[in-house]
Amino acid sequence: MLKNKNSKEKILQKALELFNAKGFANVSIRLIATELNISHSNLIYHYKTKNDIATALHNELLQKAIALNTQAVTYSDFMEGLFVSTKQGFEILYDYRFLMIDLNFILKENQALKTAFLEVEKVRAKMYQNVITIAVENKDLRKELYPNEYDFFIDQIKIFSDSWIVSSQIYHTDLTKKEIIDLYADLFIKMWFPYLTDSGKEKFFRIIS
Amino acid sequence: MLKNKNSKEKILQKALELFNAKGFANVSIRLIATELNISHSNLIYHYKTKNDIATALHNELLQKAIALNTQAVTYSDFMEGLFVSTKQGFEILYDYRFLMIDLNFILKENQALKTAFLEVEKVRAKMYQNVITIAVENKDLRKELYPNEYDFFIDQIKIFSDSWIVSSQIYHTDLTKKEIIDLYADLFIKMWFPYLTDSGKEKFFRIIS
DNA sequence: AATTTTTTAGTACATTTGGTCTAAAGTTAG
DNA sequence: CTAACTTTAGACCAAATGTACTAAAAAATT
Repeated sequence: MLKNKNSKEKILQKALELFNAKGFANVSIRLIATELNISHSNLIYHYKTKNDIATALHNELLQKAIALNTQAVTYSDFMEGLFVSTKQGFEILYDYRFLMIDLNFILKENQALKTAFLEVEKVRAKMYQNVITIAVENKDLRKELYPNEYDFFIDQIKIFSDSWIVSSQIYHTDLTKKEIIDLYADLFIKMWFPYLTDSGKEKFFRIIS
Repeated sequence: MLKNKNSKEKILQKALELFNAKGFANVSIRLIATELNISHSNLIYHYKTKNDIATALHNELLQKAIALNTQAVTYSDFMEGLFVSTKQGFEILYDYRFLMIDLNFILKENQALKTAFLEVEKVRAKMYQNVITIAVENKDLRKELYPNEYDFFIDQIKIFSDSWIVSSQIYHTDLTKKEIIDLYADLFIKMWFPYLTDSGKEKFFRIIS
């Protein structure tokens, strides 16, 4: 029924749709196949297991995230750059939200994906460290008030980044994608506020309004 | 094999143990029964479904949390009180960690529990609002620098409270319960630091050391 | 055009799971 | 002691799922 070369892509697309809608655990290989009007054995021919599909989708996400980070756009000011890139990042992540929602479940039975995920986390931490170092140099962020203060802050924002989607699933089932991203990107940005210098705070208020 | 009146308690205890260890989705009624050396039909006699067990365990957690909050101990200073009660709360929650780890999965098919959960969240938000209001009055926390700043902060710490356990499952599988709680209670407390007044910060440093 | 490779569907099987039903065993109350 | 009840085990069923195997259909290569 698929008949062309992008069978694999179509499978990934449909799987992503179903995973996001019903939760990873509630979607079987057979269901994905049925929804695509193909036999389940045909699907298995392309992807041996559901975990292989999850891994492939995680790769897709990774590629998009890398593409986003490589397009090194420079913004006039720190807060604006942070705000824009946060939103863009959140949007990409939201499209693959099942990965975050069912993260524990998925990683538990997919060691390869877990390794990849932890690797990405390290890169993310380094990225934040860079951003912060530069912002402190530019006097947008204040200096640390106790040793490693910003390392703890990075841990906090990483936890936020990992879990805002889960939170939205519980508390804001009624909102649209745009509303959710606006809401949580806003909340994320506001985590930075108390660390801003006075001039940084001025810029902050200009963006918010 | 159980033969006494606390069959229900024993079931809850074993179920909790298995849910925490293997994840809610990976534990069947039959497995719990097998581990207890009883027949699965016997278990079903006590709890019709796995969701009933989850609901009962959530009730247990709730009772313990209420008991903790009712023991209105007053601490000499704000930060110390926050720190102690955070740790106590985290400990209780950790014992029932499957509820947080598999929250989405569980709430998806258990509307009653979802309602209860959302109700608890409201209470929690009010509790934090109280704590903050008093701390601002006592000049431990600074005043808001923009409208509703502390409401956003409450949203942030609620997200943290809901997800630190999940985070620990991914990033710190090797740590003990005590280590995990120390780590995340510390991180939680440090979220408050930037909002402290100068005198509040002094108290903070005294506790940390 | 023939053959080789890739893709697809169908079938069948074992396992797991939730669930029902029945009867036996144990407990309690009159 | 007996009757009523509570608790328990076992047998059975149906649905879902992953998996393997086979053969046909389609596509690509020669």
